[in-house]
Parts: sequence; structure tokens; C-alpha cells
Amino acid sequence: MTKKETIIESAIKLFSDKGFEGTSVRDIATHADVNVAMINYYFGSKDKLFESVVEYKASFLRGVFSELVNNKKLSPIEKIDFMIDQLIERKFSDAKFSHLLHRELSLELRPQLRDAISGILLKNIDPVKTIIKDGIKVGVFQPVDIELTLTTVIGTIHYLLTSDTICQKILGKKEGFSAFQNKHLKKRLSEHTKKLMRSHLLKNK
Amino acid sequence: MTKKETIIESAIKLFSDKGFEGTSVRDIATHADVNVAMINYYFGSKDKLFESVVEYKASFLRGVFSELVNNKKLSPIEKIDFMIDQLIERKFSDAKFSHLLHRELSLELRPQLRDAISGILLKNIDPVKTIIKDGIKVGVFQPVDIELTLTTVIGTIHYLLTSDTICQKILGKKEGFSAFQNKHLKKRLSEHTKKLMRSHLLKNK
DNA sequence: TTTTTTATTAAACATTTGTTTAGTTTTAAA
DNA sequence: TTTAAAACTAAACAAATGTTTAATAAAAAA
Repeated sequence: MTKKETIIESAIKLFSDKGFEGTSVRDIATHADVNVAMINYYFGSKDKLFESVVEYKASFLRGVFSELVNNKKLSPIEKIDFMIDQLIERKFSDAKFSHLLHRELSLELRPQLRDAISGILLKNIDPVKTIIKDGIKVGVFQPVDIELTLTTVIGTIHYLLTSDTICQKILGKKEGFSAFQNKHLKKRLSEHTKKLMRSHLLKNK
Repeated sequence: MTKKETIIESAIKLFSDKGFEGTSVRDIATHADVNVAMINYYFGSKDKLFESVVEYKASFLRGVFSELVNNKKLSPIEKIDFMIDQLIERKFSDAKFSHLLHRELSLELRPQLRDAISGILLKNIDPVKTIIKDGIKVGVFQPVDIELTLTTVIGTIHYLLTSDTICQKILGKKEGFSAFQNKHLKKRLSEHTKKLMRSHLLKNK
């Protein structure tokens, strides 16, 4: 790993944990074990480092749903099931970074980051829309509000992982309960969302 | 309005627009047209001001759903409909502040704010749980995952209002589109969510 | 009215912030 | 081996931040 990458990885970790404004360049330098000046040497500024972080993450993100659209072996509802599990898996493994991006978007203090971030967050939106659209066209799905159906799936998963506090309060759990690495919760969420989508989408239940 | 309240109202406005870290006490003082020192005089610190802001908002929030539980005139699904419209109305009129609270919770840098914030965000959670539970007991609703059903409703509404950028990208709107005061979107969201809950909850559709 | 408490101010304070400089070491090219 | 570019460092810089101080004005209590 190059020194530049070390800085980016440290920034990802610290931005995710403490937020962009809550992390100083000295924090990052210490964590990456480099001189503070190296951050400006490589990236120009703290803002530009954030942009690099977003680009770096985006480069690791491949569109997993584009090939799903033309898959002939899976039925529309099976494709939806697959999508739900993929989204849950991704969110659970990277919840803190995801919320970093959402915090940034909800503020929009750095407009130059807007498109890159929304690109990451909604990379798979078009394929999924198509899957639902096709299901309706074929007559397997009811004529639903496609965009808002999508919002429901993403919103449910996202909201549950806002914070341990929210999760505990909604689920009525004790204070020690941690959502993010909880396999049982993952399964429960998967089952709920699939069931929800089945009754919402399918004509013959 | 007292000077103390003027400061709180300015803080609400600026924290909502620019975030807590993004707002300086001098910003607030200027906006409230008071001397900077008055903030520490009245509140002690910027952190404590944030706490006062949260308490202040909480005092204006009454539980609208508690009386709904024992309402005999409305059927369970009508109660759900009412709840959905109430939640949408509230979120649309106060989206930025709501996101301020969610940003704070997702970071948890100020633990002393945790309970007050989750209290505001999930004030109505127990009555709504009860409404669904009763609907199941009476036999009108299917046996669903109550807590996650709630998460779906709140999550859908919340996610759609994350930012104009997210909203535009999901709905496929042009760049000028603004979500927050859009009556058509409000109606569309209401219809989608109600429809979703009907097919998810009702036994006889 | 005098005294005491409360409210208000401008200025200073101490830190922290992101950034730059000027110099040094290391690496690579000529 | 000499030279030029890149990598790296410690220190300094300037601006912004939250907070406190010391003094004054206003209000309330005695």
C-alpha cells in the first residue's frame, strides 16, 4: 500500500467514525503515521482529500445489479429477493461510511462532492427500476409506484442502521445491543423486507 | 420573545442549515443580533446550547398518537392511514431539523444528547406499535414484524427527504426540483405508503 | 436613594484549525 | 558521479474557534 493510500484509508476510518468536521488533518496524519504536510502535499487540501476518499470508494464499487436485469433464470420476485439481500449485506458491512455520505448530502456544504456521492449511493438504481418495470409489464407485478417502492427498500435498511440508539429504541432492545454486526437482525430484516415486497408487488399471493 | 429564546431560534435555524460543527457561535450571535458572550452567559457553552435547542423543540412536541390507540371510531387501518399522514406532514415541515438530529445520532459525539434526541425522533413509537398489535389481535391485520413495519414507514419518508439531490436522482427529476415544499410529492408519498401498508397488513384485500 | 443583582459589552485569551514554507533526505535520471 | 526531481520533515503562519474577563449599564431589591 502506498503512502497515499494509507492516508486515504485512515481518512475513511476517521471520517466514518467522527465525521468530516470532527476529524482534523492531524488526526489523520497520526493515524496514518505520516507527517501532516503530506496530506496537503498529496491531496492539496482537506476538502480535496474528501473528494479523493469518495472517488477511491467508488472505484471499489461495481454495479452488481446490471447483469441481473437480463438474467433469464430468475423470476422478477427472485430478482427482488436477491437485490434485498445484496443491499442489506452492503449496508451492514459499510454502515458508517454510508452514513458519512448521507450526512454530507443532507448538508451539501461541499457542492463539488454532490454528484460523486449520489453516484455511489444510488449506483444501482436504474437496473432495479427496470426489474420492477419488467415485472409489471410481464404481468407478475402489480402497477406500483416504482421509485417510491425503491425508496421503501433502501429507506427501511438505511433507517434501521442510523445508530445503535435508534435501533435499540425501535426494537425495544437493551442498551448493550449493537446492530451492525448482528446476524440475527440481518436475517430478520431480510425476511421482513422480502415479505413486504411480496405482498406489495405480487399479483397472485 | 426573550433574548434567550431568540438565541435558541437562531441556533435551530443555523444548526439545521449548516450543521452543528458548521455553525460558529458568532454566526448565531450575529443572526440573533446579540453579543457573542451572551451565548455563554445564558447557556454556558455551545454544547449546552445544543442541548437547550433539543429540549426546546421537545417541549413543542406533543404525542399525537397516544389518544389514537383507544379511538373507537376508527378501524385499525384507518388509524395507520392517519399516522402516515401525520408523519409525512411533520417530516415535510421540519425535515432539516430532523436531519440535524439524525446526523447527531449517527455520530454520537455528544452522548449526553443521545436520549433526548432519540426521545424526540421516536416519541410516538409505542402507541403505533400498540395500534398494529391490536389490529393483529382483532384479526384484521396479518402477523407482521411490528417493529420493522414501523421502520419501513419512517424509513421511507425519512430517506426520500435526505436531500434534494437524492430525491431528484431517485425520482428522475431535473436539477431544479425541490422536494421539501412539493405538495404533489407529499400526496404521492402518502398514497404509496398507505397502499404499501394495506397490502402488507390487511388480511382481506 | 442606595445597594445589589442581573444583563450587556468590547476586548482579550488560549487552542485548534488547515495550510505553507524552507530546508533536508531520498530516489531516479542524465 | 553529478544533477534534477520527488518525497519528506519540523516549524511557522494566519485565521477561526469557543470561552473568559473586566468593565459598564440596566433593573430590581433594600
